[in-house]
Amino acid sequence: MGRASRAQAAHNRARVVAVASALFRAKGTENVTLAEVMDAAGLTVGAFYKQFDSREALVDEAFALAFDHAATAWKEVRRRSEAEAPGELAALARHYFRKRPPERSCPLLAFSSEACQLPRDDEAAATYAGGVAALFDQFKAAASQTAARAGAAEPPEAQVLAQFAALIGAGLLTRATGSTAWTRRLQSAVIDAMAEGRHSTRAAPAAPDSTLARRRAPRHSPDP
Amino acid sequence: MGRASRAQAAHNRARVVAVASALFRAKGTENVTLAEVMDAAGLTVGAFYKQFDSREALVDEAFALAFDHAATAWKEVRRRSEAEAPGELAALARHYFRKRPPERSCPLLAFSSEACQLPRDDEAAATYAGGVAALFDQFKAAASQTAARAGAAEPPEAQVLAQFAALIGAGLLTRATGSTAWTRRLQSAVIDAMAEGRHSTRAAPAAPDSTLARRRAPRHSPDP
DNA sequence: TGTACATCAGTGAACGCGCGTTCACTGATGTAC
DNA sequence: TGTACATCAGTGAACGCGCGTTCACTGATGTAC
Repeated sequence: MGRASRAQAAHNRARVVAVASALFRAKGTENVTLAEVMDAAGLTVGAFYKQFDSREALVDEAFALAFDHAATAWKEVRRRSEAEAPGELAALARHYFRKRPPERSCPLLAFSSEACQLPRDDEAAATYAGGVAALFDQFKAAASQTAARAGAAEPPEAQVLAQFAALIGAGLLTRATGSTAWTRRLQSAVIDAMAEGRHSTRAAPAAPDSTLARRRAPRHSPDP
Repeated sequence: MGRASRAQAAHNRARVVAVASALFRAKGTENVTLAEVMDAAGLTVGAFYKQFDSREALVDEAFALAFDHAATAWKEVRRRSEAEAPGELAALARHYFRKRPPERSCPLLAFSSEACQLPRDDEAAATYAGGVAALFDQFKAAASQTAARAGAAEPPEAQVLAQFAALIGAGLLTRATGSTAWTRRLQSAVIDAMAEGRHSTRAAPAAPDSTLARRRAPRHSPDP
């Protein structure tokens, strides 16, 4: 086959990262071999080490790309739901729970195990933490925007944090136990909690379970 | 060494499961070898297949034991905090966030990745789902008890579900990103949300962040 | 613009290591008489 | 209770396979003149 042009090589490298990122999200980092990645990218294993120092380096880049994609998707959801009732936050939660192909599952969840057994000073660990922070920033902005639209004051940080934790927790539980009647109720509960904006200074009524979420988001499985 | 007595063999088998359960919780199922387990149990690898059909079978039993231990610990926390203010639920959350040795980390989190890539009809997957259900039952009972003590009506299921999701989510985020100022605020926010019982029919005031949690639970890392 | 040569992206096979599993063997335990 | 034999928990080495990594080789690309 001979040498590839510089442009071609750069293109190939990017494809390897993209393919790896998708495979890692879908099957978990540890369940994907380099041969599998290179095969999916249309290359042979030997070529890998011409572009990357080690498997570890690829994991780091794949993490970064996956979080970028997820954050971009969240941004897009926010943009599309700007004018929607009951607000961006509930829209984000509905998006998060929407069923999607495994290769687009939430990187925060897909990589969490890997992240927590990484040495503290590992690059990939920092990339993961940065990715989580970026997603939370999106979430927080959506919460602010939702409150503003409702004419309420900026939501207290504690409320936003608890809502974010609930979103991620429900995603994890759905992912780990599979979609059931219970996980659907779990998701509806989390979506409702977003829609309520319970701490809003305008004394949001402690409404009984809205049926909104149940109508709109009967889907499952976490995502970006 | 020769043959061990039936009682000794049963004892050995139980020790293998216990040791495996602890190691799996601490390091993740996939990062522990059979040799490591048998070594820790004071036996050699060859003996393993006299007691278990396969590694998979051990994983299933280890899951069950870990969830049993966790559920028992939750029960104990509930018993000890029965008379406490602001209630069992917040006590459970404080317990959940308390720093502990890795071999006692929350099985729901420690095994979540493994669980979600298991075939749907796998025994271990069912054991995992059962374990999650058992922990949620404990949580729900604590929520009921907390409401009853406060003279409030039975909390709506949606509230309990969202609180449980928040607990697990905060645990996951702490585990995956390591303890930071952000994760401590996250935990405090979740604990406060428990203490508030925001949906209680007695119109709980939408209090500003209580400082209670911040005083009492400045620890980290999830657990049983 | 052409020519000669060095570079290096990609190939495909081989290496080395770790891990789950198997197996022949040992000798105390359990059982039948 | 004692004796003879079958059972089988535990041993330690070997097997087989998969995977990350290395390496000699190829030939188009890029560069120097």
